Order: sequence, then structure tokens, then C-alpha cells
Amino acid sequence: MSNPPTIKEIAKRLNISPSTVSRALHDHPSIGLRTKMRVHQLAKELSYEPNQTAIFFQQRKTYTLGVIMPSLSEAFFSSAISGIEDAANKNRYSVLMGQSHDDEQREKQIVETMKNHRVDGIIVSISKNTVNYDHFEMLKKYNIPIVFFDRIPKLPNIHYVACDMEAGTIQLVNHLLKDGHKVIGMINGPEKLYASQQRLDGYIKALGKKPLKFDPSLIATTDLTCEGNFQATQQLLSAKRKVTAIVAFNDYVALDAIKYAREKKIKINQDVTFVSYANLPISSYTDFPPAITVDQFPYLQGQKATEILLELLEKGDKEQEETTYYKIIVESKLIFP
Amino acid sequence: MSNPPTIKEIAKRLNISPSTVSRALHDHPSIGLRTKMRVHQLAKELSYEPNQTAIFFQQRKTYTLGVIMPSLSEAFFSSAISGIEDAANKNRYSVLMGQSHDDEQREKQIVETMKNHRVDGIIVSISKNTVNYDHFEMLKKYNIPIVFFDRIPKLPNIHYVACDMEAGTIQLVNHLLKDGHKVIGMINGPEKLYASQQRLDGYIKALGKKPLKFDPSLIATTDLTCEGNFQATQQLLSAKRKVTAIVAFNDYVALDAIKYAREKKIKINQDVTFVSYANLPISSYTDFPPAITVDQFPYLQGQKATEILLELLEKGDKEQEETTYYKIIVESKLIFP
DNA sequence: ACGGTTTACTCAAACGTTTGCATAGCCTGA
DNA sequence: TCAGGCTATGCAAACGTTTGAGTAAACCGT
Repeated sequence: MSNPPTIKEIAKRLNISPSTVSRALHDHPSIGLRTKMRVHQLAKELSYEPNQTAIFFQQRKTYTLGVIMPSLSEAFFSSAISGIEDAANKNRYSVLMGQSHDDEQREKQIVETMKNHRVDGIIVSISKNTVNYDHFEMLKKYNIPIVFFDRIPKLPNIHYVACDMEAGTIQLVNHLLKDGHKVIGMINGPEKLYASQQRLDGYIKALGKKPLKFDPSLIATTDLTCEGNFQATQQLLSAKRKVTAIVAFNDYVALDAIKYAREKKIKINQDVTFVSYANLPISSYTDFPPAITVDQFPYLQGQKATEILLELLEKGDKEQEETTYYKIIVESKLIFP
Repeated sequence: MSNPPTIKEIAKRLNISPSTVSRALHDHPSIGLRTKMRVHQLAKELSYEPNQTAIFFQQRKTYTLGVIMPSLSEAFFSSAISGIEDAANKNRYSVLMGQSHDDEQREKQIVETMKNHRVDGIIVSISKNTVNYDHFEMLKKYNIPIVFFDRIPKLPNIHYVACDMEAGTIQLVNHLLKDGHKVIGMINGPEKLYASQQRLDGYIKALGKKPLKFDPSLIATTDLTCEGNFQATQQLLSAKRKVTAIVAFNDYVALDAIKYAREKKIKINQDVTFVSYANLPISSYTDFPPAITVDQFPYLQGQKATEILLELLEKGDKEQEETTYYKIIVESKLIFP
């Protein structure tokens, strides 16, 4: 017999029924000690291992979590994934991965595949270009819970984990104000990104309280390309009111902005203070890092999202109708490189 | 009926047998056109979807690849993973992920989990601390092919994809020699790493041809921590023979080395030229990037590894005993940031 | 009209495990 | 002694799909 040993096999050899073997292996109380021992003994001898696919099939549960991210190689997401994997692994779950490349079709296809694989739950950071959420709504019918991560769709009754970038931005801007900055510019990301909105809202709220109201000409947007970043920087630096600080959308944008500013002979963090978001490892290697960066703790967020998903899975079995939705906000923190 | 529709369900409603339905759905030639239509029709109406777990179970195939990396968040690996996922996705395979954190036990456990999940094949970059390869050998019994990636164990008869860092190093050193450098130091990684050996071998071979033979005092090793990097740099800079170029183990090491050198008022890439490996995105943001960096194309390597694994899977079904082993070497390339 | 092929379908087993229910044997207490 | 209650086990169905083997009916040419 070259095939791996099965419960049936063990049963036959011991002249008992498969059900007894199954129960013996699970230490079921109604199985005699003697039989239990014999079963365990033989199982070890044959180095029996349960066929998980059979169990998945039978139990309608795969102990697998689906994770869908726009990109697997981007630092923020890969940190998150690392946190997810660690948390999942600790709870004996496996992780099935997919990357959407910010393509709605691909995202749909991945969701489909994961549904077919019967993952128990899904963590997803939606694609920038996804405008239709049917593929996520559909999962409800299949009883597959979703935890949205970082990029959150505008849907009612969803679970999510994200960083409150509005609050983070308020903190950040307040810090700048306290340091005496009066004219603070912002290089924001594409308007339709939720992340951009949050930053903008925080920026406005923080400034709104102060006499020097919000000035739209101090907001530039970038498409996140290098050229876009330069252009936005140029726009801010040539504004009528001289900015003394610039809030950049993230560290990459900040570094480009700094690069541009240096070419214009501006003294970084003296003439103009640059602050941003992310806390990439880069910062410690560059000579002119942003003065402050808002860390979003992607690893922690990933962990948190996983824990929530696992909780949902546990609950799902017991109380079918659970109407409280997790809306977890991880606090960001100002880092001074 | 709240449960998802099954083949049986369709069969019952149409008063035909499940086998007919199954074959109809697969466009089996022996099913009448009329019946086929009726089946497809009803399947669509009920929005039938095959239960993959049942199929996995029945076919002993999961269309899933296992990927084990030391870390999911490190740039090199996450790029590789991105390549793997893209290649797998294109071939309708899913990817199950695990990170070993360079821990042998965890690696073993992940292999175990993946075997239980009945992944069809595995791509693995082994942990630094793995000294025993039984868990990989064991997979042969289960007919699960492995493709080793980048970090390759010393085992006979294995498939692997890696970058020939020896050749890359030879190229790199030759380039330095051509530029007139006479005394070239090296900051190498931990000796037991294969990656370190390759770099060393390349270094020696490149220098061996020249009159200025290989000088052991020009080799420092680092444990890859920041302090280790500084220390190694110090060692090289204070060597009796004044080095005019330093080959660093990777970009991170190089950046630390450069940082240290700058503190010692050394003019980067003038007094001493720094070169390294990786081509991290960092390089373009830092003021003093390594003058040359050897790109290993992790994304491409990941793709390649996946393609090989898929080929193995196809072959495995037909010719059980295939004795040719893939040893794919991806060529590295010198990049001048 | 009859042997033989083709067409279109059914049957039943198989994949490996779990689990509700049945039951045989034994013990216990009144 | 017997009802009742354990203890240890077996039976069989179920999960959903695929597939080899079998077969009834229709069709063919002669």
C-alpha cells in the first residue's frame, strides 16, 4: 500500500470500526482506554495523518483566511501581511493571499477564487479603482465574514480596522502650530482616496480652530508619481503666502518633496519643515528625513484585523445574528526620526 | 433551502442522475444537447457553484501552492512573493503563505501545515537557522514537489531558482578593477549563509586573476545588525592597506557603512567607492547611494520559480520518474543609481 | 428483422472523515 | 431478579463530486 494510511486502514487492521478509530484519535470519552491505546499505537506506527481535505469538506471549514491586498510588495501592505500571518499562525490558521494590483476585475476574481476555496473569512484592503462592492456583499450569502483593512468602502454594517488618519493629522498639525508655524501647506494624494480625505479633514479641523483659517491654495494634490510630487511641491513653494511647513501624503512623497526643495536651495526643516506619514525604514538612512512622520503601525493593524476576524468566526458558529460591528481604530503616533 | 445548490439538487429537480448533471456541466460529449441545455439553464438559475472542497478532496489536488519565506515584510521577499502570486494567479492557482522568521521549528510547523492542507507544491526560501532538512525530504513521500528559492540547502537532487551572486560579484569586482581600484574590501554577511559564500567566492575569483592577490584582512563580516555593519566598516577603513572600494553585503549594509564613513569625513564614492547588492528603492532617495548595486530581480525569480513548480506539477501526473532537476540561475545585473 | 454500433443516460462506488443513533454487555441497587 | 444506567462499540448516513462500468433505446445497413 503506497497510499497514505487512513482511518479505515487502521480500523481494518485492528478489527474495529472506523468510527471507533476516529473517536479514539480524538480522545472521545466513550472509548475504552485499551482501544484508545491500541489505536494511538498503530496510528503512530503507520505514521497516520488525517486527510485535511476530507475534514475541510466534511466540516465545511478550512481554517484558512483569505487576504487580499492591492500589492504584496509595498512596504505598508507587506508589514500588514506579516502581522496577519503571525496572528493567524498563532491560532493555527493558514493564509491564502491575493493581490489586486488595484484592478477591480482582478479583485473580483480573487474574491471568487477565495470563496470557491471556502476560506473561513477574508481580510481585504480594497483596490483604489473599485467602485462596485457587489463581490463583497455577495460574501454575506456565503456566510464568509469580511474585515476591511485600511482602505474601507463606504458601506453600512461592515467590520474594519484602520488608522484614524484624521486624528493623526490633527495631532501632526497641532504640533506644527505649537512650534509656531503659521502657514502650513499640504501635499495630498488623489482626492478619491479615503486616505486623502482623512488627511484633508484632519488638516482642516486642526486649522479651523485657529484664526489663520484654512486656505485652499495651500493644498496641492499629487498622483503619487515622482513628477506629480515635484509639481505639487513647486506649487506650494511658489504660493503667495510663504509656507513654513509642508505635510506630505506619505514618506515617499515627502522624500521627493525634500529632494525638490533642496534643489531650490531651501534648507530642509529650517526654512521649511517637512512632515509626513509612514515611518519607512528609509527615513533613518536619508540625510534629510521628514521632521515628523505619523506611524500607522501596519503590522499591528494586521494583527488586530486578524484577531477580529477570528472572533467573528467563533461567534458566527454560536450566535448567527450578531449586530455589533467592529470599527477598530488603531491610534497613530508621531515619530521624530 | 438556504444551503447552496448542489449537483444532487439540480439532478433531483430535473429528474436525472447526478452523474449526468456533472457531465453536462463539464460538456461531456456523451450528454445530449437538450439535457445539457436544461442543466446549464437550471444551474444558472440556481446560481450553482461547485464545492471546491469536495473537488479537492475527490481529485486529490487543491490548485494551491505553498510559499514559505523567512519574512513576508522584507523587501526582497515581498517582491518575490508578488512575482509568485502573479504567476500563480495567471495559472489559476492560489497561494498559501507562511513566514518562518528564520526559525527552524516554525519552518517545520509550516511545512507540516501545508502538507496537511495538501498544497500541490511548495516554494521555499529556507530559514537561516535550518540545519536539518528532514521536513523537506519528507515531502517527497507525499509527492509534493519543492522548488527552493534564493536560499538553497545543500541537498542532492533538488530544484531551485537563484541568482548567481558569484557571477554577479565577479562582474562587480571586475568593474571596480577596470575603474582602477587596487585595494577592494568586502563587508560580507554571516559565513554560514550561502549568499555570503557566493559573494566571497566571486570576490576571490575576480581578484585571483589579478596580481594583487586576495588579502584576507580586507574581508570583514557583519551579523547584519547596525552595529555589526559599523564595526565591519571600521575594520576595513582602518586596515593597513587603504581600501578605495568596499563591496557591501547588501544595500542596508552599504547604507550603514556609508553613514559610518561619512562621520569619519570620508568622501563617499570619491575617497572610497561603495557598491552593494539589491537595488532597493531607498537608493534613489538617499544622497549618497552605493555607486553600483547588483540587482537580483526578486520579482522575476519568484515568477520563474512558480513556472518551474507548475511545470513539475504537470509532469508529475504523467511521468512519475523525472530525473532532471531544474537549476535555474537568474542573471543579476549591475545598476548604477 | 436482426446483429451491431451509437447515443444518452443511470448506477454505484469512491475519496476520508465525523457523528447521531442504536445496541450489546455489564454493573448496580432495591 | 429485573429495571435502569453505564460503558464501549458498531452502523450508516452525510458532506459533493467524479468516473468506470453497465444498459436501454434508437438507429444503421444489409
